[in-house]
Amino acid sequence: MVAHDLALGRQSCGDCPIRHRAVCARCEDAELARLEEIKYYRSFPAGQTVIWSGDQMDFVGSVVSGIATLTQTMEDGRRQMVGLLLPSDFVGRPGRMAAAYDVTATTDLLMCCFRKKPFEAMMIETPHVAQRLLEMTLDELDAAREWMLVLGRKTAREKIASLLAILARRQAALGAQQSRDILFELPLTREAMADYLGLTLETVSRQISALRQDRVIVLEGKRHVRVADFDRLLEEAGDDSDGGVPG
Amino acid sequence: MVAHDLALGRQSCGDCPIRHRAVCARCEDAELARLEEIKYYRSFPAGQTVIWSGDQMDFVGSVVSGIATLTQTMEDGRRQMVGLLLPSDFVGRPGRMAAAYDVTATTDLLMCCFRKKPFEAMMIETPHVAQRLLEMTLDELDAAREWMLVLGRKTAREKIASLLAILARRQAALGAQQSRDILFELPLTREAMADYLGLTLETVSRQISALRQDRVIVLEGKRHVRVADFDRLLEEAGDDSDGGVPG
DNA sequence: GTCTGACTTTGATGCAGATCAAGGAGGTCC
DNA sequence: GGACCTCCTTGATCTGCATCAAAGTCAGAC
Repeated sequence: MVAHDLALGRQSCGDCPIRHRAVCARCEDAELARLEEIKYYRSFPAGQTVIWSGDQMDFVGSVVSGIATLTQTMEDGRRQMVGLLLPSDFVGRPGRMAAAYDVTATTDLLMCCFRKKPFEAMMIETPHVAQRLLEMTLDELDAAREWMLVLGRKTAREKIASLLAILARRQAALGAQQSRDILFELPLTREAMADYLGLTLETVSRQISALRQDRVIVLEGKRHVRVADFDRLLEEAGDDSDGGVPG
Repeated sequence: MVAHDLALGRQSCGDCPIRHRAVCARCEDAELARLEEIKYYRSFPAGQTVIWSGDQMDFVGSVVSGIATLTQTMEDGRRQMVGLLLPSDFVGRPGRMAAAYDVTATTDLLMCCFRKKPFEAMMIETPHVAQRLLEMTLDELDAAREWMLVLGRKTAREKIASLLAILARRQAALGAQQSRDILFELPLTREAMADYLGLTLETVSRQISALRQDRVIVLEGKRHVRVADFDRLLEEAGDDSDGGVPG
Protein backbone atom coordinates (compact mmCIF):
# COMPACT_ATOMS: atom_id res chain seq x y z
CA MET A 1 0.00 0.00 0.00
CA VAL A 2 1.67 3.21 -1.11
CA ALA A 3 0.60 6.81 -1.37
CA HIS A 4 0.08 6.35 -5.06
CA ASP A 5 -2.57 3.74 -4.46
CA LEU A 6 -4.26 5.95 -1.94
CA ALA A 7 -4.37 8.86 -4.33
CA LEU A 8 -6.10 6.72 -6.91
CA GLY A 9 -8.72 5.53 -4.49
CA ARG A 10 -7.48 1.99 -4.53
CA GLN A 11 -7.86 1.47 -0.86
CA SER A 12 -10.28 -0.33 1.36
CA CYS A 13 -11.16 1.33 4.64
CA GLY A 14 -9.83 -1.70 6.49
CA ASP A 15 -6.26 -0.75 5.61
CA CYS A 16 -6.68 2.95 6.21
CA PRO A 17 -4.07 4.53 8.49
CA ILE A 18 -6.71 6.62 10.24
CA ARG A 19 -9.31 3.87 10.43
CA HIS A 20 -9.51 3.91 14.21
CA ARG A 21 -9.21 7.59 14.89
CA ALA A 22 -11.31 9.30 12.22
CA VAL A 23 -15.04 9.90 12.02
CA CYS A 24 -15.46 6.30 10.86
CA ALA A 25 -13.72 4.87 13.93
CA ARG A 26 -16.83 3.30 15.44
CA CYS A 27 -18.34 2.03 12.24
CA GLU A 28 -19.09 -1.63 11.83
CA ASP A 29 -18.49 -3.50 8.61
CA ALA A 30 -21.86 -2.74 7.07
CA GLU A 31 -21.56 0.93 7.88
CA LEU A 32 -18.04 1.01 6.56
CA ALA A 33 -19.20 -0.53 3.31
CA ARG A 34 -21.75 2.18 2.97
CA LEU A 35 -19.18 4.87 3.61
CA GLU A 36 -16.93 3.25 1.09
CA GLU A 37 -19.56 3.82 -1.57
CA ILE A 38 -19.68 7.56 -1.08
CA LYS A 39 -16.01 8.22 -0.52
CA TYR A 40 -13.29 9.37 -2.86
CA TYR A 41 -9.73 10.54 -2.35
CA ARG A 42 -8.28 13.90 -3.23
CA SER A 43 -4.68 14.98 -2.92
CA PHE A 44 -3.25 18.46 -2.77
CA PRO A 45 0.34 19.61 -3.11
CA ALA A 46 1.86 21.68 -0.31
CA GLY A 47 0.69 25.26 -0.43
CA GLN A 48 -2.48 24.64 -2.36
CA THR A 49 -5.85 25.88 -1.16
CA VAL A 50 -8.36 23.11 -0.53
CA ILE A 51 -11.33 25.45 -0.34
CA TRP A 52 -11.97 29.15 0.10
CA SER A 53 -14.15 30.58 2.80
CA GLY A 54 -17.64 31.17 1.43
CA ASP A 55 -17.30 28.64 -1.38
CA GLN A 56 -19.94 26.04 -1.93
CA MET A 57 -18.77 22.83 -0.31
CA ASP A 58 -20.25 19.61 -1.59
CA PHE A 59 -18.16 17.26 0.49
CA VAL A 60 -16.96 16.67 4.01
CA GLY A 61 -13.96 14.53 4.79
CA SER A 62 -10.96 13.49 6.82
CA VAL A 63 -7.28 14.29 6.59
CA VAL A 64 -5.55 10.99 5.82
CA SER A 65 -1.98 12.26 5.68
CA GLY A 66 -0.31 15.64 5.72
CA ILE A 67 -1.34 18.83 7.46
CA ALA A 68 -3.91 21.46 6.62
CA THR A 69 -4.89 24.72 8.26
CA LEU A 70 -8.11 26.63 8.80
CA THR A 71 -7.71 30.40 8.60
CA GLN A 72 -9.89 33.45 8.82
CA THR A 73 -8.96 36.65 7.02
CA MET A 74 -10.13 40.20 7.70
CA GLU A 75 -10.77 42.69 4.92
CA ASP A 76 -7.49 44.44 5.52
CA GLY A 77 -5.53 41.22 5.30
CA ARG A 78 -5.01 40.35 8.96
CA ARG A 79 -5.10 36.60 9.25
CA GLN A 80 -5.75 34.23 12.14
CA MET A 81 -5.38 30.51 11.95
CA VAL A 82 -8.27 28.89 13.83
CA GLY A 83 -7.45 25.25 13.35
CA LEU A 84 -4.59 22.94 12.58
CA LEU A 85 -5.80 19.77 10.88
CA LEU A 86 -3.74 16.64 11.44
CA PRO A 87 -4.36 13.13 10.12
CA SER A 88 -7.81 11.85 11.18
CA ASP A 89 -9.19 15.37 11.73
CA PHE A 90 -12.52 16.15 10.13
CA VAL A 91 -13.17 18.93 7.60
CA GLY A 92 -16.52 20.49 6.87
CA ARG A 93 -19.79 20.76 8.67
CA PRO A 94 -22.83 18.64 7.98
CA GLY A 95 -25.83 20.82 7.29
CA ARG A 96 -23.87 23.80 6.10
CA MET A 97 -23.59 24.79 2.46
CA ALA A 98 -20.62 27.15 2.42
CA ALA A 99 -17.17 26.77 3.88
CA ALA A 100 -16.67 29.00 6.91
CA TYR A 101 -12.88 29.19 6.66
CA ASP A 102 -10.08 28.95 4.16
CA VAL A 103 -8.62 25.45 4.18
CA THR A 104 -5.03 25.21 2.98
CA ALA A 105 -2.63 22.31 2.59
CA THR A 106 0.63 23.22 4.34
CA THR A 107 2.27 19.95 3.40
CA ASP A 108 1.31 17.52 0.67
CA LEU A 109 -2.13 16.43 1.72
CA LEU A 110 -4.35 13.44 1.13
CA MET A 111 -8.00 13.68 2.03
CA CYS A 112 -10.73 11.08 2.21
CA CYS A 113 -13.86 12.89 1.08
CA PHE A 114 -17.50 11.90 1.43
CA ARG A 115 -20.20 13.33 -0.77
CA LYS A 116 -22.11 15.64 1.51
CA LYS A 117 -25.71 14.69 0.83
CA PRO A 118 -25.33 10.93 1.37
CA PHE A 119 -23.05 11.57 4.35
CA GLU A 120 -25.74 13.71 5.97
CA ALA A 121 -28.25 10.96 5.36
CA MET A 122 -25.94 8.51 7.05
CA MET A 123 -25.54 10.82 10.02
CA ILE A 124 -29.24 10.54 10.66
CA GLU A 125 -29.53 6.83 10.07
CA THR A 126 -26.43 5.39 11.66
CA PRO A 127 -25.72 6.64 15.16
CA HIS A 128 -22.06 5.59 15.22
CA VAL A 129 -21.00 8.28 12.79
CA ALA A 130 -22.81 11.08 14.61
CA GLN A 131 -21.57 9.86 17.99
CA ARG A 132 -17.98 9.81 16.84
CA LEU A 133 -18.32 13.20 15.21
CA LEU A 134 -19.71 14.63 18.44
CA GLU A 135 -16.75 13.27 20.35
CA MET A 136 -14.31 14.74 17.85
CA THR A 137 -16.09 18.09 17.82
CA LEU A 138 -15.96 18.26 21.61
CA ASP A 139 -12.23 17.59 21.46
CA GLU A 140 -11.79 20.34 18.90
CA LEU A 141 -13.79 22.70 21.08
CA ASP A 142 -11.46 21.94 23.98
CA ALA A 143 -8.46 22.58 21.76
CA ALA A 144 -9.96 25.86 20.55
CA ARG A 145 -10.54 26.98 24.13
CA GLU A 146 -7.03 26.02 25.11
CA TRP A 147 -5.87 28.16 22.22
CA MET A 148 -7.99 31.09 23.39
CA LEU A 149 -5.92 31.13 26.57
CA VAL A 150 -2.74 31.10 24.49
CA LEU A 151 -3.95 33.93 22.25
CA GLY A 152 -5.43 36.06 24.98
CA ARG A 153 -3.01 35.78 27.84
CA LYS A 154 0.34 34.29 26.95
CA THR A 155 3.53 36.16 26.07
CA ALA A 156 5.23 35.68 22.71
CA ARG A 157 7.76 33.29 24.22
CA GLU A 158 5.05 31.28 25.93
CA LYS A 159 3.08 31.15 22.71
CA ILE A 160 6.00 29.69 20.79
CA ALA A 161 6.73 27.23 23.56
CA SER A 162 3.06 26.21 23.60
CA LEU A 163 3.08 25.47 19.90
CA LEU A 164 6.32 23.52 20.15
CA ALA A 165 4.88 21.56 23.07
CA ILE A 166 1.85 20.56 21.02
CA LEU A 167 4.02 19.38 18.16
CA ALA A 168 6.45 17.64 20.50
CA ARG A 169 3.66 15.89 22.35
CA ARG A 170 2.17 14.67 19.12
CA GLN A 171 5.53 13.36 17.98
CA ALA A 172 6.12 11.66 21.32
CA ALA A 173 2.72 10.02 21.08
CA LEU A 174 3.44 8.63 17.64
CA GLY A 175 5.95 6.09 18.81
CA ALA A 176 8.41 5.11 21.41
CA GLN A 177 11.49 7.25 20.98
CA GLN A 178 14.80 5.47 21.08
CA SER A 179 16.28 8.29 23.11
CA ARG A 180 14.64 10.53 25.64
CA ASP A 181 14.98 13.43 23.23
CA ILE A 182 11.95 14.36 21.20
CA LEU A 183 12.80 15.22 17.62
CA PHE A 184 10.28 16.64 15.21
CA GLU A 185 9.84 18.77 12.13
CA LEU A 186 8.04 22.10 12.07
CA PRO A 187 5.28 21.64 9.52
CA LEU A 188 4.66 25.37 9.33
CA THR A 189 6.56 28.37 7.99
CA ARG A 190 7.39 31.16 10.40
CA GLU A 191 4.57 33.14 8.85
CA ALA A 192 2.04 30.34 9.39
CA MET A 193 3.21 30.02 12.99
CA ALA A 194 2.68 33.76 13.37
CA ASP A 195 -0.84 33.40 12.00
CA TYR A 196 -1.50 30.62 14.46
CA LEU A 197 -0.14 32.52 17.43
CA GLY A 198 -1.37 36.03 16.73
CA LEU A 199 2.16 37.35 16.29
CA THR A 200 4.31 38.70 13.45
CA LEU A 201 6.74 36.45 11.70
CA GLU A 202 9.64 38.55 12.99
CA THR A 203 8.57 37.97 16.58
CA VAL A 204 8.23 34.24 15.91
CA SER A 205 11.73 34.13 14.52
CA ARG A 206 13.18 36.10 17.41
CA GLN A 207 11.50 33.98 20.07
CA ILE A 208 12.60 30.75 18.43
CA SER A 209 16.14 32.12 18.40
CA ALA A 210 15.81 33.06 22.05
CA LEU A 211 14.58 29.59 23.04
CA ARG A 212 17.51 28.13 21.13
CA GLN A 213 20.02 30.41 22.87
CA ASP A 214 18.49 29.54 26.22
CA ARG A 215 18.96 25.83 25.41
CA VAL A 216 15.26 25.04 25.66
CA ILE A 217 15.39 23.64 22.14
CA VAL A 218 18.09 22.67 19.67
CA LEU A 219 17.57 23.60 16.04
CA GLU A 220 18.93 21.27 13.40
CA GLY A 221 18.44 23.27 10.26
CA LYS A 222 15.55 25.70 10.28
CA ARG A 223 12.77 23.20 10.49
CA HIS A 224 14.01 20.38 12.72
CA VAL A 225 13.69 20.77 16.45
CA ARG A 226 15.13 18.68 19.24
CA VAL A 227 13.67 18.90 22.71
CA ALA A 228 15.84 17.37 25.40
CA ASP A 229 13.81 18.45 28.43
CA PHE A 230 10.10 18.39 27.77
CA ASP A 231 9.20 19.58 31.26
CA ARG A 232 11.37 22.62 30.71
CA LEU A 233 9.46 23.34 27.52
CA LEU A 234 6.14 23.06 29.35
CA GLU A 235 7.43 25.43 31.98
CA GLU A 236 8.30 27.92 29.27
CA ALA A 237 4.81 27.47 27.84
CA GLY A 238 3.31 28.46 31.19
CA ASP A 239 1.53 25.10 31.47
CA ASP A 240 1.21 23.72 34.94
CA SER A 241 0.06 20.24 34.08
CA ASP A 242 2.76 17.90 32.89
CA GLY A 243 1.34 16.12 29.88
CA GLY A 244 1.74 12.40 29.47
CA VAL A 245 5.12 12.07 27.84
CA PRO A 246 6.47 8.57 27.56
CA GLY A 247 9.95 7.81 28.81
CA MET B 1 -45.05 30.31 36.14
CA VAL B 2 -42.53 32.34 38.10
CA ALA B 3 -38.87 31.96 38.88
CA HIS B 4 -39.76 30.68 42.30
CA ASP B 5 -41.61 27.74 40.80
CA LEU B 6 -38.70 27.03 38.51
CA ALA B 7 -36.26 27.01 41.37
CA LEU B 8 -38.33 24.45 43.20
CA GLY B 9 -38.50 22.18 40.21
CA ARG B 10 -42.19 22.67 39.75
CA GLN B 11 -42.03 22.90 36.04
CA SER B 12 -42.87 20.66 33.18
CA CYS B 13 -40.59 20.77 30.18
CA GLY B 14 -43.51 21.80 28.01
CA ASP B 15 -43.56 25.24 29.60
CA CYS B 16 -39.80 25.67 29.66
CA PRO B 17 -38.54 28.94 28.16
CA ILE B 18 -35.64 27.15 26.46
CA ARG B 19 -37.67 24.15 25.35
CA HIS B 20 -37.01 24.71 21.66
CA ARG B 21 -33.41 25.86 21.75
CA ALA B 22 -31.71 23.67 24.33
CA VAL B 23 -30.30 20.18 24.08
CA CYS B 24 -33.85 18.83 24.43
CA ALA B 25 -35.15 20.80 21.44
CA ARG B 26 -35.72 17.83 19.20
CA CYS B 27 -37.08 15.48 21.82
CA GLU B 28 -40.49 13.95 21.41
CA ASP B 29 -42.91 13.55 24.27
CA ALA B 30 -41.65 10.16 25.38
CA GLU B 31 -38.05 11.33 25.35
CA LEU B 32 -39.00 14.47 27.20
CA ALA B 33 -40.72 12.42 29.85
CA ARG B 34 -37.57 10.42 30.29
CA LEU B 35 -35.47 13.57 30.61
CA GLU B 36 -37.94 14.91 33.09
CA GLU B 37 -37.20 11.98 35.36
CA ILE B 38 -33.50 12.71 35.57
CA LYS B 39 -33.62 16.48 35.72
CA TYR B 40 -33.51 18.86 38.63
CA TYR B 41 -33.11 22.60 38.94
CA ARG B 42 -30.35 24.49 40.66
CA SER B 43 -30.10 28.21 41.11
CA PHE B 44 -27.05 30.31 41.86
CA PRO B 45 -26.83 33.92 42.99
CA ALA B 46 -24.75 36.33 40.89
CA GLY B 47 -21.05 35.89 41.53
CA GLN B 48 -21.22 32.33 42.79
CA THR B 49 -19.08 29.59 41.34
CA VAL B 50 -21.07 26.75 39.81
CA ILE B 51 -18.11 24.42 39.60
CA TRP B 52 -14.33 24.61 39.79
CA SER B 53 -12.04 23.33 37.10
CA GLY B 54 -10.88 19.84 38.00
CA ASP B 55 -13.82 19.10 40.27
CA GLN B 56 -15.80 15.95 39.90
CA MET B 57 -18.91 16.76 37.91
CA ASP B 58 -21.87 14.44 38.30
CA PHE B 59 -24.29 16.38 36.15
CA VAL B 60 -24.60 18.11 32.82
CA GLY B 61 -27.20 20.72 32.10
CA SER B 62 -28.59 23.79 30.40
CA VAL B 63 -28.70 27.42 31.37
CA VAL B 64 -32.39 28.28 31.75
CA SER B 65 -32.00 31.92 32.68
CA GLY B 66 -29.14 34.21 33.54
CA ILE B 67 -25.57 34.20 32.32
CA ALA B 68 -22.57 32.08 33.24
CA THR B 69 -18.96 32.10 32.12
CA LEU B 70 -16.30 29.50 31.47
CA THR B 71 -12.81 30.61 32.45
CA GLN B 72 -9.34 29.15 32.49
CA THR B 73 -6.76 30.32 35.00
CA MET B 74 -2.98 30.05 34.85
CA GLU B 75 -0.88 29.37 37.91
CA ASP B 76 0.16 33.00 38.20
CA GLY B 77 -3.44 34.17 38.07
CA ARG B 78 -3.81 35.23 34.47
CA ARG B 79 -7.36 34.45 33.43
CA GLN B 80 -9.04 33.95 30.09
CA MET B 81 -12.73 33.52 29.60
CA VAL B 82 -13.31 30.80 27.02
CA GLY B 83 -17.07 30.75 26.88
CA LEU B 84 -20.07 32.88 27.65
CA LEU B 85 -23.11 30.77 28.50
CA LEU B 86 -26.49 32.22 27.67
CA PRO B 87 -29.93 30.67 28.19
CA SER B 88 -30.21 27.32 26.37
CA ASP B 89 -26.43 26.80 26.31
CA PHE B 90 -25.15 23.46 27.49
CA VAL B 91 -22.73 22.89 30.36
CA GLY B 92 -20.54 19.87 30.85
CA ARG B 93 -19.27 17.12 28.64
CA PRO B 94 -20.73 13.65 28.43
CA GLY B 95 -18.05 11.07 29.03
CA ARG B 96 -15.82 13.30 31.09
CA MET B 97 -15.49 13.05 34.85
CA ALA B 98 -13.90 16.35 35.79
CA ALA B 99 -14.85 19.89 34.85
CA ALA B 100 -12.36 21.40 32.42
CA TYR B 101 -13.07 25.02 33.30
CA ASP B 102 -14.33 27.18 36.11
CA VAL B 103 -18.02 27.88 35.63
CA THR B 104 -19.28 31.05 37.31
CA ALA B 105 -22.67 32.70 37.50
CA THR B 106 -22.28 36.36 36.50
CA THR B 107 -25.94 37.10 37.03
CA ASP B 108 -28.49 35.17 39.05
CA LEU B 109 -28.57 31.85 37.29
CA LEU B 110 -31.03 29.01 36.94
CA MET B 111 -29.83 25.73 35.56
CA CYS B 112 -31.67 22.63 34.46
CA CYS B 113 -29.36 19.76 35.40
CA PHE B 114 -29.43 16.14 34.33
CA ARG B 115 -27.77 13.40 36.30
CA LYS B 116 -24.77 12.49 34.23
CA LYS B 117 -24.96 8.70 34.14
CA PRO B 118 -28.57 8.44 32.97
CA PHE B 119 -28.04 11.30 30.57
CA GLU B 120 -25.11 9.47 28.99
CA ALA B 121 -27.26 6.40 28.65
CA MET B 122 -29.89 8.47 26.91
CA MET B 123 -27.29 9.89 24.54
CA ILE B 124 -26.62 6.40 23.29
CA GLU B 125 -30.21 5.26 23.11
CA THR B 126 -32.05 8.26 21.78
CA PRO B 127 -30.50 9.88 18.73
CA HIS B 128 -32.32 13.20 19.04
CA VAL B 129 -30.35 14.27 22.08
CA ALA B 130 -26.99 13.45 20.57
CA GLN B 131 -27.92 15.05 17.26
CA ARG B 132 -28.99 18.27 18.91
CA LEU B 133 -25.89 18.30 21.10
CA LEU B 134 -23.70 17.88 18.03
CA GLU B 135 -25.38 20.82 16.36
CA MET B 136 -24.92 22.97 19.45
CA THR B 137 -21.30 21.93 19.84
CA LEU B 138 -20.57 22.81 16.21
CA ASP B 139 -22.09 26.24 16.81
CA GLU B 140 -19.95 26.69 19.88
CA LEU B 141 -16.88 25.68 17.93
CA ASP B 142 -17.68 28.32 15.33
CA ALA B 143 -18.12 30.90 18.07
CA ALA B 144 -14.80 29.87 19.65
CA ARG B 145 -13.03 30.24 16.32
CA GLU B 146 -14.60 33.61 15.72
CA TRP B 147 -13.27 34.56 19.12
CA MET B 148 -9.79 33.35 18.23
CA LEU B 149 -9.70 35.98 15.48
CA VAL B 150 -10.80 38.61 17.98
CA LEU B 151 -8.17 37.58 20.52
CA GLY B 152 -5.33 37.10 18.07
CA ARG B 153 -5.71 39.93 15.60
CA LYS B 154 -8.04 42.67 16.72
CA THR B 155 -7.11 45.93 18.45
CA ALA B 156 -8.51 46.81 21.86
CA ARG B 157 -11.13 49.08 20.32
CA GLU B 158 -12.18 46.41 17.84
CA LYS B 159 -12.37 43.85 20.63
CA ILE B 160 -14.75 45.99 22.64
CA ALA B 161 -16.84 46.75 19.58
CA SER B 162 -16.96 43.03 18.77
CA LEU B 163 -18.26 42.17 22.22
CA LEU B 164 -20.84 44.95 22.09
CA ALA B 165 -21.91 43.74 18.65
CA ILE B 166 -22.49 40.23 19.97
CA LEU B 167 -24.59 41.52 22.84
CA ALA B 168 -26.46 43.96 20.62
CA ARG B 169 -27.21 41.30 18.03
CA ARG B 170 -28.54 38.99 20.68
CA GLN B 171 -30.75 41.72 22.06
CA ALA B 172 -32.00 42.62 18.59
CA ALA B 173 -32.81 38.96 17.96
CA LEU B 174 -34.86 38.70 21.14
CA GLY B 175 -37.69 40.85 19.91
CA ALA B 176 -38.77 43.51 17.51
CA GLN B 177 -37.49 46.80 18.83
CA GLN B 178 -39.98 49.60 18.89
CA SER B 179 -37.30 52.00 17.71
CA ARG B 180 -34.35 51.38 15.47
CA ASP B 181 -32.05 51.83 18.43
CA ILE B 182 -30.78 48.72 20.13
CA LEU B 183 -30.71 49.01 23.89
CA PHE B 184 -29.15 46.41 26.13
CA GLU B 185 -27.50 45.79 29.45
CA LEU B 186 -23.89 44.74 29.89
CA PRO B 187 -24.09 41.51 31.87
CA LEU B 188 -20.38 41.62 32.70
CA THR B 189 -18.16 43.76 34.87
CA ARG B 190 -15.28 45.58 33.21
CA GLU B 191 -13.00 42.96 34.66
CA ALA B 192 -15.02 40.09 33.18
CA MET B 193 -15.02 41.84 29.82
CA ALA B 194 -11.25 42.16 30.10
CA ASP B 195 -11.00 38.44 30.81
CA TYR B 196 -13.12 37.74 27.79
CA LEU B 197 -11.15 40.01 25.50
CA GLY B 198 -7.61 39.38 26.67
CA LEU B 199 -7.22 42.94 27.94
CA THR B 200 -6.89 44.71 31.27
CA LEU B 201 -9.90 46.26 32.91
CA GLU B 202 -8.35 49.72 32.53
CA THR B 203 -8.08 49.28 28.78
CA VAL B 204 -11.67 48.08 28.61
CA SER B 205 -12.82 51.16 30.50
CA ARG B 206 -10.79 53.50 28.30
CA GLN B 207 -12.01 51.99 25.06
CA ILE B 208 -15.64 52.09 26.16
CA SER B 209 -15.15 55.75 27.01
CA ALA B 210 -13.59 56.32 23.61
CA LEU B 211 -16.47 54.65 21.78
CA ARG B 212 -18.86 56.82 23.77
CA GLN B 213 -16.97 60.01 22.95
CA ASP B 214 -16.91 59.02 19.28
CA ARG B 215 -20.71 58.57 19.40
CA VAL B 216 -20.58 54.91 18.45
CA ILE B 217 -22.52 54.07 21.58
CA VAL B 218 -24.47 55.99 24.20
CA LEU B 219 -24.04 54.95 27.82
CA GLU B 220 -27.01 55.25 30.15
CA GLY B 221 -25.48 54.57 33.50
CA LYS B 222 -22.47 52.29 33.51
CA ARG B 223 -24.19 49.16 32.39
CA HIS B 224 -26.81 50.22 29.85
CA VAL B 225 -25.78 50.74 26.26
CA ARG B 226 -27.69 52.26 23.37
CA VAL B 227 -26.58 51.58 19.82
CA ALA B 228 -28.13 53.87 17.24
CA ASP B 229 -26.14 52.73 14.23
CA PHE B 230 -25.43 49.03 14.29
CA ASP B 231 -23.52 49.09 10.99
CA ARG B 232 -21.19 51.67 12.46
CA LEU B 233 -20.58 49.36 15.39
CA LEU B 234 -19.77 46.47 13.05
CA GLU B 235 -17.37 48.70 11.18
CA GLU B 236 -15.62 49.51 14.44
CA ALA B 237 -15.46 45.79 15.18
CA GLY B 238 -13.65 45.21 11.91
CA ASP B 239 -16.41 42.90 10.68
CA ASP B 240 -17.12 43.03 7.01
CA SER B 241 -20.32 41.03 6.94
CA ASP B 242 -23.38 42.93 8.07
CA GLY B 243 -25.14 40.60 10.42
CA GLY B 244 -28.86 40.09 10.22
CA VAL B 245 -30.22 43.07 12.11
CA PRO B 246 -33.95 43.54 11.91
CA GLY B 247 -35.38 46.89 10.90
C1' DG C 1 -27.69 60.98 57.02
C1' DT C 2 -22.61 58.60 56.77
C1' DC C 3 -19.74 54.62 56.14
C1' DT C 4 -18.11 50.95 53.44
C1' DG C 5 -16.87 48.22 49.70
C1' DA C 6 -17.31 46.97 44.90
C1' DC C 7 -16.90 48.78 40.62
C1' DT C 8 -15.31 52.29 37.38
C1' DT C 9 -12.72 56.12 35.37
C1' DT C 10 -8.71 58.68 34.31
C1' DG C 11 -3.72 59.96 34.36
C1' DA C 12 1.42 58.97 34.02
C1' DT C 13 4.82 55.90 32.68
C1' DG C 14 7.04 51.63 30.82
C1' DC C 15 7.67 47.81 27.88
C1' DA C 16 6.53 43.79 24.74
C1' DG C 17 5.79 43.18 20.43
C1' DA C 18 4.78 45.60 15.87
C1' DT C 19 6.75 47.89 12.15
C1' DC C 20 10.30 49.28 9.03
C1' DA C 21 14.49 47.86 7.00
C1' DA C 22 18.35 45.15 5.46
C1' DG C 23 20.71 41.18 4.58
C1' DG C 24 21.63 35.86 4.78
C1' DA C 25 20.63 30.89 3.55
C1' DG C 26 19.30 27.63 0.50
C1' DG C 27 16.69 26.01 -3.35
C1' DT C 28 15.59 25.83 -8.44
C1' DC C 29 16.01 27.31 -13.12
C1' DC C 30 18.63 28.81 -16.90
C1' DG D 1 28.36 29.44 -13.00
C1' DG D 2 24.72 33.37 -11.90
C1' DA D 3 19.92 35.01 -11.38
C1' DC D 4 16.02 34.74 -8.84
C1' DC D 5 13.00 32.86 -5.79
C1' DT D 6 11.12 31.94 -0.96
C1' DC D 7 12.01 31.69 3.65
C1' DC D 8 14.42 33.19 7.62
C1' DT D 9 17.22 36.20 10.77
C1' DT D 10 18.62 40.31 12.94
C1' DG D 11 18.72 45.34 13.97
C1' DA D 12 16.51 49.99 14.90
C1' DT D 13 12.60 52.37 16.08
C1' DC D 14 7.79 53.09 17.26
C1' DT D 15 3.38 52.38 19.58
C1' DG D 16 -0.61 50.20 21.74
C1' DC D 17 -1.61 48.31 25.66
C1' DA D 18 -0.04 47.01 30.42
C1' DT D 19 1.17 48.65 34.72
C1' DC D 20 1.12 51.66 38.61
C1' DA D 21 -1.49 55.07 40.95
C1' DA D 22 -5.29 57.86 42.52
C1' DA D 23 -9.76 59.44 42.67
C1' DG D 24 -14.86 59.19 41.36
C1' DT D 25 -19.59 56.74 41.55
C1' DC D 26 -23.06 54.27 43.50
C1' DA D 27 -25.71 50.91 46.24
C1' DG D 28 -26.46 48.84 50.52
C1' DA D 29 -25.82 48.60 55.66
C1' DC D 30 -26.51 50.93 59.66
